[in-house]
Amino acid sequence: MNFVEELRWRGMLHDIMPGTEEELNKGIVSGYIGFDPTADSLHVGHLTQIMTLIHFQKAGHKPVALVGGATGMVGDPSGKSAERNLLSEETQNTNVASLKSQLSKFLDFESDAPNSAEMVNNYDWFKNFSFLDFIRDVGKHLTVNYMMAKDSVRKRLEGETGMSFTEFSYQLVQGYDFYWLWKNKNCLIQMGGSDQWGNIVTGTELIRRIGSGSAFALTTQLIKKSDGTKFGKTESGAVWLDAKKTSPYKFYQFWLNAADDDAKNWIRIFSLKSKEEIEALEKEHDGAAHLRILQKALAEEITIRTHSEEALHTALKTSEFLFGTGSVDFLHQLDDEGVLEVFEGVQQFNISKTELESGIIVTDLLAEKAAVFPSKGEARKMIQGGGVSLNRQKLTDVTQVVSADLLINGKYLIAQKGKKNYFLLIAS
RNA sequence: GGGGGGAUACCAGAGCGGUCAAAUGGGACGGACUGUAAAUCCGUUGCUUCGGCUACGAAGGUUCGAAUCCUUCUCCCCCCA
Repeated sequence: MNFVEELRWRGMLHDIMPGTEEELNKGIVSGYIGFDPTADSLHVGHLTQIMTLIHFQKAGHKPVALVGGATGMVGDPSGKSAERNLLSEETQNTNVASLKSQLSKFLDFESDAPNSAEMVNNYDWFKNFSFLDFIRDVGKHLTVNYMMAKDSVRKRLEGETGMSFTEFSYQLVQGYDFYWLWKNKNCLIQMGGSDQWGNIVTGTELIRRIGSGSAFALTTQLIKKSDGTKFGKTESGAVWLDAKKTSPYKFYQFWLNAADDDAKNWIRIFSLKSKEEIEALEKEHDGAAHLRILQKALAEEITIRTHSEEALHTALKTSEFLFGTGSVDFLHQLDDEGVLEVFEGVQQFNISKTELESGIIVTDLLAEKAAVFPSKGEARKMIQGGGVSLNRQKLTDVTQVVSADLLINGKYLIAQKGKKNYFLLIAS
């Protein structure tokens, strides 16, 4: 199966320039996707692009991951209704480094294969490109009329906020990237999310006008959620690929909690399973939806690819305890390291063992000694509402005094707000 | 420059001298149900040592009493030039 067919059956393909598929079928082709260093980590929203590159490489082509050290400094207006704040150069540099190390986990950059992946930073070819040279050599080739016709620009011109010259220039900068890669790395295709179509086409246009060459474009579908909310966001914010920002346990949970309809779409996009495997899983899932076979398969595969087999193992163990029937007895069997492993990614608080030995009223403990609740009033209300547990025992009395004999292994206390929010209190 | 309207809790938005810690809707959080789901139903949504305390753009004033009336200021919106 070729690359385009692969994306097509997985429901990832959004738009493709005529002739792209034919070009890819001729043999090994280089293609690139850009990632802007707007944060110090990629998040699940970037995963589609990463998967696109993985499929690209699996199909025998050479993926190029571009980190936008230069474009990130300008700010892509696509999909933005207002001017963006620029990040400092220093922040950008840190971010570029983080993105590089994250991307290197997903693709083969190391091997000697002719299609081993490559990473580039557009800052390298922009840093010595002067403004005058740029407007003479690049800007001259496109009309403002052409640039204004782009959706990303037009929407902002029609809107009330307007747009700066900087953001208006963005498409030229990204377009030049494509030209540069085409010229110097024989990169024939640029891929990206569907919102990137306009920027990509500016690139093929520049290649045609400056280099009299042809280049190709392909975009992927925006990931949607069946309930209409934005993909990749949870109550606590974005789901990051960096284990320090989103623990592997939370990451695993994010995918496990996918709605059935979403899981069916997402498993095609985010797993490398074959069509047959996926259809078999779906059949199994429909026969016993409550087992959430699709969600589990999805969550396991992505967690391993993003983090590791061990990280998945911990995430599974944690999930089993936190949501399974596991009683606190389970924790008694663990040593300190084991306990901390299970609660990795769960918010932790340190409390004084001495104070606990003399007894603390629950509301004081959960609001003042440990910031499980912002105020005692809230703690009290939540307890009265039946929403708080200590060591898996539902609290009923607001005035209950907690003492040291409740500590697990003489050290730990597990507080639960609602069903899903755990807090580990460590007494020392 | 002239005239008018407005600013209320996370958001929208009522209240227009006491009964207002402030209707209603949304959101958020919690409970029941369930598949750690969706839908639905229920509860909570300023702090508190449970005596009170602080709050309706800001600062003053009138009053026994102000989100409500007056003055000044700040900021928004609309209409006319």
